[in-house]
Amino acid sequence: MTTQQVPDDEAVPALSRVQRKRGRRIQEILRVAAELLGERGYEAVSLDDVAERLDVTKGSLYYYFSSKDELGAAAIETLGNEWTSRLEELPEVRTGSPGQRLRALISAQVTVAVRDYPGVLRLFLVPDSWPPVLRSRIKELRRRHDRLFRDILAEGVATGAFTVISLDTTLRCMHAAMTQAPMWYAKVRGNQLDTAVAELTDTLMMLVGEAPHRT
Amino acid sequence: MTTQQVPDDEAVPALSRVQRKRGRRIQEILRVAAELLGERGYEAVSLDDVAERLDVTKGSLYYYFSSKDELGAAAIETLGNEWTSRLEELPEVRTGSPGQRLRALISAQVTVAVRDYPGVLRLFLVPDSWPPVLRSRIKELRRRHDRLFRDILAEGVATGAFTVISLDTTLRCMHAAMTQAPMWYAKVRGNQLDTAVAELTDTLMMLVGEAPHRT
Amino acid sequence: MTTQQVPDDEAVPALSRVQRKRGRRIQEILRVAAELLGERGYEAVSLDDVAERLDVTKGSLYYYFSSKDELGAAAIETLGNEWTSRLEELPEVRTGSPGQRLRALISAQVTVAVRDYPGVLRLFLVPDSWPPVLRSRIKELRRRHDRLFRDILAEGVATGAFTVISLDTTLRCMHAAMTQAPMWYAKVRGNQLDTAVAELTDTLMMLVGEAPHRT
Amino acid sequence: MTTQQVPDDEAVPALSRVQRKRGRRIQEILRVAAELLGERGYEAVSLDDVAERLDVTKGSLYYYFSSKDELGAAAIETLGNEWTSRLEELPEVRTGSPGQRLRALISAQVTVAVRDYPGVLRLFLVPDSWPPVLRSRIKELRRRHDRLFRDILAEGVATGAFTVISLDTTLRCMHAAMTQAPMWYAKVRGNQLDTAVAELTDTLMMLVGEAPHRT
DNA sequence: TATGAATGAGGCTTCATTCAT
DNA sequence: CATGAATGAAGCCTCATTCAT
Repeated sequence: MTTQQVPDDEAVPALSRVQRKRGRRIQEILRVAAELLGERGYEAVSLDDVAERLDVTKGSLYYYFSSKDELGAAAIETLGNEWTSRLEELPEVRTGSPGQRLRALISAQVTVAVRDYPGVLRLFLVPDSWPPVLRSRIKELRRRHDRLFRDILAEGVATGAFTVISLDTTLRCMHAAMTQAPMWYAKVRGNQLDTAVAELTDTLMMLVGEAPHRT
Repeated sequence: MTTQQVPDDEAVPALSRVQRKRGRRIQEILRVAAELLGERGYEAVSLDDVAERLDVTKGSLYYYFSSKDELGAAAIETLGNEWTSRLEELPEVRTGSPGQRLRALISAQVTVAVRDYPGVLRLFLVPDSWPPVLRSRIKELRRRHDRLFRDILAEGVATGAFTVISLDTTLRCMHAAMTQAPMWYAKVRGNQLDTAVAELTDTLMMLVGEAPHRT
Repeated sequence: MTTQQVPDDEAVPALSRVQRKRGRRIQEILRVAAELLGERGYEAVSLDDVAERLDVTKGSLYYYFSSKDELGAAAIETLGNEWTSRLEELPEVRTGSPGQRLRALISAQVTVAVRDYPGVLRLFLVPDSWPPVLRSRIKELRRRHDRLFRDILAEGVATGAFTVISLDTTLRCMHAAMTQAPMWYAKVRGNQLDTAVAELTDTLMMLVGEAPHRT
Repeated sequence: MTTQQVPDDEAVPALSRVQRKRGRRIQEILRVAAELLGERGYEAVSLDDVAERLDVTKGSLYYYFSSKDELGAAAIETLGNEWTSRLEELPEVRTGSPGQRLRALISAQVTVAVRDYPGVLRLFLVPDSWPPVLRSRIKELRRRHDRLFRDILAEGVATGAFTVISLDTTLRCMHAAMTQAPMWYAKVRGNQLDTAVAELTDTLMMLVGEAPHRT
């Protein structure tokens, strides 16, 4: 209680207890904000909505974020990073043939999105009206997220495993489908979800020239 | 008084000049509204925005539409119908092998969207927060639009020209890509657009098992 | 058709056909306006409401009246005059003992109001917020209407037929009751209305010291 | 912590200081709102009017009431209850002969209305256009208020002290007069008011057959 | 830290009024 | 005469933001 003998995980200069608490609070706010943003879109979410779901008052949010825009940007950034990291760290994504890795990635992307981040993907379909801060951060995220797929695709094309007309176009089509998918399967769970995701994965693999398995 | 022997085109009892003028005004408003709606989304477009682009005052809009919802619904409906009709009536879409027809349809869809209805496609990505009236009308439209593609796909599958894992999934992926495409090519014109659309078409044809033409 | 040999009813300097038509139109507008005003009150009635019930457009009203206030004032004035005249001309009001005449007046006032001018009496309960023009005209009307009752009351008091504490107070109480009465009996008709009015008359006669008839 | 041995008056769990302050603010708003409502009627009072008289901005009112209707309803209810309670608790109203009690009630009703609730009585003359919520609450209030008078009247009739044609009709006439009275005496104060109220009371007592005292 | 309160700008809607035709 | 169209002020309501406590 009094001390802090165990060093922080990453050898950070020992945040005070207060600071850590603050950090946790911020994470909680961001999670809730991203949730709502994904569900309803930026304009339709008010700070009151966020505050209510957190069971605090609107004013309190300003203690952590200086504006709605900033809260929104932080929420999107955090969520996006967390989510992309999760994909990057998947063991299946790191080993095996490009085909196996791409499959694993698509499958994980959709499953994770449907299960753990309902609606968050919609953030990637950002109307032009969103505040510039938000839009530029989202672009950033998208770039990082994109690289995951791009690298595998490029490798597959190089080794001859994949056939594409245009790498960019293929990537875009894949993303488009994966971004929408969580809405298609919003209410599907369990085995049905697994089946659906498998179907989607197989279908998208056709975009790189892999003939369907089940002939 | 003495003439008018030739019956009206559709045997309509000849709208008065005033009524025709009103109709034209309404179409103009709808066009502008759909434009803005597509650009920014329902929540982010204010009646002032619409009015300003039309160079009238906000109040005037209420002479033609009784609420923002109604204006929005009418805009979406009109545009959607106009646009779907245009696709339906394409000669290339009606003749030839399923493959040729599908190609024609994809190509037309994207070209038309980029050229004539910038942003309108985004209306198909409707956030749940939009008013119910709008959402139900959009669903209707989507159904009609969907049928166009579904019929060709089904025929191709039946004749063995196409190979798919799941017709529904394939359709959804195609739509997802085509809906996003206008944003990708928003600023592309001329030959570059043609090339881009061709690439996209070829890519999407892979979803039905058509190997890329250019080996 | 071409001439106009028959002189007007009251030897007025021969209004043109056009002018007479205009007069009729105005009367019609006033009737409808007073109707609505009585039903809902000044603020709650829009010119659109009036126009719609007349089946013309709002703009047309401005051909006859230069503002809503003026229309309102005219409506009230006309109706009030018409109505007061009707009471003044009742034969029963002109002959007999003060008691008989007062009875006749009360009875007629309520019956006429309920039957022919539903809601118009409410105009006498004018909120202070109504435009000054309206309020002053209404005051005028009320004065004229008041005199009818006051004269009879004064005579009755002078002859000893009536006993009152204060003529003004008694008058006010009578008016208050008669103004409200149409709302009490709004939906009563036929014999029931006659009975109700008789009861009310008897009750109000007690205010001038006339013991109830039915012992 | 150690004290608070004396239980609260009504065993309420002791509102926090903040809550009490909020309560006071609400009462203040309601008082001002009822005042204005009585003066001008529902339609003619804007939230800006209320806010201005309170020296706050319109938006602040929404911190306490979720709509104009709700504010109006609360204002009427609170005022009406307060006022009726005041009458119910008058000692003179509880003892003595029916005649004495009725006199006391009429006198108090008018005096209180003129002195402390200028214009509030007009709320009882509700146009049909007022929102349903308001109308139903007002009806409730009127019922309670009515019972006060009805009970005394009934008793007087039963004991033979009062003579009436119809209890309902007599009640209505009394109410009509008393409802209007505050407007008659709006600017009268002091002795003059007392005299006026005495005159009115005497006059209304004639409705139950009590001959005037001053012969 | 957190809250309750207040603000002011902006959005939707209504409506009296004006005006060209 | 009458209409259709347009305007602008005003009303209700929401919400991001600020601030004293």
